[in-house]
Amino acid sequence: MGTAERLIESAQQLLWERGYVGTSPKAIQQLAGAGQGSMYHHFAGKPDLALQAIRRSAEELRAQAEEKFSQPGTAYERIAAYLLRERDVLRGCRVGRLAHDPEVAGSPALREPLGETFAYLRRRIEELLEEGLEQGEFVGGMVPADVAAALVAVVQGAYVLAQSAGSVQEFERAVRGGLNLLAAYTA
Amino acid sequence: MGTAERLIESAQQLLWERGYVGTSPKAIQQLAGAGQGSMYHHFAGKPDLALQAIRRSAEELRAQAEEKFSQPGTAYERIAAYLLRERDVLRGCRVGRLAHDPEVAGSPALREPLGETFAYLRRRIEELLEEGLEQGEFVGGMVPADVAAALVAVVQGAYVLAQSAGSVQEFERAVRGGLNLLAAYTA
DNA sequence: GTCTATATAGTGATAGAC
DNA sequence: GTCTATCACTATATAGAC
Repeated sequence: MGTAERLIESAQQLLWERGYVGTSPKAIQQLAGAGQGSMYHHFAGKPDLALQAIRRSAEELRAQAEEKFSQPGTAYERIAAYLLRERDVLRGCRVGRLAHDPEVAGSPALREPLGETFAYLRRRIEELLEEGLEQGEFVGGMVPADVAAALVAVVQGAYVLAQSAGSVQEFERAVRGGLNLLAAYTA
Repeated sequence: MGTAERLIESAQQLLWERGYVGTSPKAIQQLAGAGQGSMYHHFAGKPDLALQAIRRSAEELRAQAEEKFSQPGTAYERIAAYLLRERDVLRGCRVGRLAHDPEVAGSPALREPLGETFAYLRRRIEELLEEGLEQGEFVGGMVPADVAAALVAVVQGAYVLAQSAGSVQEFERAVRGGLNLLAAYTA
């Protein structure tokens, strides 16, 4: 594995743990086992390296989600598979945790992979809900676009509750609640 | 207003905008118009000042929420009032935005006001849901504790979606979706 | 491509005068 | 109580040798 590759993966890990503001180039270099000059040879600076790391993390997250969405089963089952997916809850969401970072929120470029990821998740769940409605799996009255956004938000909010309490159970309770709500629409 | 008071309010504002890691004592002092020595006279250091600021923000948030919860109306209406409450969405939640901060998440003392706030919100909504169930406002099958957690999570997640997209509409869509889901349980 | 040296600014705090 | 001075350390690079 090349040095540039190791730097990106180290940046991914540190961004996940400490966010953008909390991650220094020096820390990335040390984790990657690379010198100062080496990093600045491969990347223009911290924002450049961070952007590549964020893009990579966002892609990986979408791929993990798609695995669950494209399973066999009913719409409800596939959405449940996504919500109940195994997660390292107390590490937080490696994409969503960056949303409040002032340098990320303030930079359209750094923010773009986040926006794209959540737009993708929402759209994908919306499609499943529409499919379920057509097949009579859900009763009427549901607004798929809104409900899909709410379900994506439940997962992101569940991370916030869990980290605030220092307990995985808070995550699980919120996700169960999301599914309990969705179940109210099942025919 | 005393210097200590101005320092706390300045810290509240900067913690809201930039989080704990992104907020320096110097920045707080400048915003408060106080010198270095003045801050260290009134507070033991950054963690001490931050703790007092976080506690204050958490209290204020709970008071704002309680205003909506204790309104007249049905359980659904009062929960909706909380969800639809006016918010400075793109500034994020001043309490929830700290949950992913590594120094906050890693400090039981700094984290405690967050955990307390979300426990309060969840419990309060759970009470409203139970009240609604008893009065026949909601149909059976609902698990109040789980649904309450999900609704709190929807709000926190909605902030994440909005900041990621740089658009308030994402917040509004997720919250509408949360209410659309809850409406499925109304008798 | 990688290394060491150097630079400027900021961080979080202490010391001691006023 | 507040101020200025100072400190050791880190952040984010740039320069230039190898």
